[in-house]
Amino acid sequence: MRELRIGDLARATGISVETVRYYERIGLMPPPGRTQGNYRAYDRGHLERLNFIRHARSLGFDIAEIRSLLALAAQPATDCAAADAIASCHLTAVEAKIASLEALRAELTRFAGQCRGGAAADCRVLEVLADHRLCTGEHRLQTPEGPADTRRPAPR
Amino acid sequence: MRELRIGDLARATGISVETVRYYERIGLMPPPGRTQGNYRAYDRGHLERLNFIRHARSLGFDIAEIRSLLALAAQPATDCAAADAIASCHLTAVEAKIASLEALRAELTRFAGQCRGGAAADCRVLEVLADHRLCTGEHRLQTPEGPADTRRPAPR
DNA sequence: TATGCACCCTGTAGCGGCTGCAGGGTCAAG
DNA sequence: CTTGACCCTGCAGCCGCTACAGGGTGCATA
Repeated sequence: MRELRIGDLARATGISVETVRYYERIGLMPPPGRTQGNYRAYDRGHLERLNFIRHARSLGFDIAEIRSLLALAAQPATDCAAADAIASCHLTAVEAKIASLEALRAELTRFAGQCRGGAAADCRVLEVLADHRLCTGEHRLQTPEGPADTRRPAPR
Repeated sequence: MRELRIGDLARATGISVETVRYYERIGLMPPPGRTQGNYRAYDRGHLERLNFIRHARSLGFDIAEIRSLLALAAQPATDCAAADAIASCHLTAVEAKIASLEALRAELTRFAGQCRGGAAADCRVLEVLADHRLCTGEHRLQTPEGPADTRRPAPR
């Protein structure tokens, strides 16, 4: 079996069929050939490209970054610095996000789980939310950006 | 000046006018009264509610959670445990997210910034992305969920 | 009174990165 | 010749906004 149906590709990479089609629609995957019955027919090159994409997504790179990385990979002669810059920049963003989440965590641990079973009227959680001055840190920031791989437990 | 226009409310809370209207549309903020000229007219109660929402958002609670928290706050007699459960659950989610981002960071530090200026053909970054076996850890997981406050540097 | 300007209104479309579904076609096995 | 697994297209929805377009209101100044 030389040619792969979209389902084969999906199973081989762990990316859902719908997502593969989505990647094609947005031009991240090239349109494959078609069988007589109009089924998509993928080859080894497609499989490798999709694995690359999956790996990059699982590392949190967004689609635009992946597009650039793929373009660089396609031109083996060009300078590698651009790829490294994308990765380094992404690393910095990840670190910033960790920092802002840690600020959230610090603030949340200060009042979550402090409930002694009273009435909502003197609930610590609601009290803090109603009055920002009860917060010490500066839980702010955070970009949505975020995603990565495997948001669903198992694509199956 | 007893009544607040939507712009006053926005300035007072740091939430944009569009977002205030959005919150009304989705039923998170109650529809305020209107002036003769059909302008929204807010009072102190609205201001407090919006501050509550803003604070909760900045701590990363999603709209559904905030809805529940607001409902609990509106009934001072009910049990506080539900509010605490929401906060604790959210804290757990934040911790999980930190953990997954730390896994990403570990993997990224392993190859980002390793570029010695060669050609893309033997670029460490592209090489790793093309072959998942070059990864040690299990950078997976991560939920998109994410957001929080102040994604824009400054709204104004 | 006219003009300008800041502010407000409604409605709708778009972002990213998918996910899910309706309504149909294809293909091999039994 | 039917069943069932797979495939196709197209479109709507998710979250939490954001950003218009195209118009109305309200107040100060000329």
